[in-house]
Amino acid sequence: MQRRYELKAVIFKALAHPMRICMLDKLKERSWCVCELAMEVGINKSVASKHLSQLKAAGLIEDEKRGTLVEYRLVAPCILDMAACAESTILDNRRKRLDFAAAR
Amino acid sequence: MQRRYELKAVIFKALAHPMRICMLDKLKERSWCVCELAMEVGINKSVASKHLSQLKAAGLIEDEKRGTLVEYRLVAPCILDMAACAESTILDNRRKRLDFAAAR
DNA sequence: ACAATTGTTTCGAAACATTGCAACTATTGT
DNA sequence: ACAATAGTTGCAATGTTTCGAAACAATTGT
Repeated sequence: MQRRYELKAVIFKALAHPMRICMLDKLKERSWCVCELAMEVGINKSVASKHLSQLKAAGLIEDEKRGTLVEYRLVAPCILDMAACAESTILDNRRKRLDFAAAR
Repeated sequence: MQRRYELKAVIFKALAHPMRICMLDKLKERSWCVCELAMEVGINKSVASKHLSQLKAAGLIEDEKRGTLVEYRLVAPCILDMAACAESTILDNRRKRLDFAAAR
């Protein structure tokens, strides 16, 4: 059980950064190489490479060398649906609580 | 968009610790007060309180004072289904890759 | 062989997270 | 008013993450 909690924590840790979520969002559309993706999201390539390797270590994305490029692609797009679910759950709840507060 | 990535990151950051996932797992069964839950998972109450307040700040759990106790409960059990989905996705994928490697 | 391009790794600085202890607050029952 | 119990907060020590710059490695085309 302990082991399973740790595995899940690794996955969530990988998702626990706005830039990594943004990058996953881009990877949902299509594959990107490091340089191109770094440009797109406005960070330098060394940082981009590090974020990508974290996502890869968590098993969320895969890479493939193509000549001098390395293409990254999303392993399971459901990961991002998950993110969407989390967001809407929280927002719904926040709204509900505000309504409740306003009603009194 | 930037703002939305940050909100999601807060949610995932809250989930990014084995002990917090364990606590959420317990909260799936029923409500717990801090002391009791701390005992159950084997940590001291100040640490438990801090983990719980992180989960609350992320909107994942709610609290309610009952006399001298504070009861915490899960806001949206779907959060943990989400965790389960993440886990199985990754494990499936890992397995697939191992099979692929073995087949060559 | 060489230059150009792409990615990764290493380093140090700054920011952040985690832990346990002690101090503190708040509520209950005597 | 007092003691007991439950929870939170502040603090200090320790460890982890993040970032950019620079160095490095690997591949391609000339």
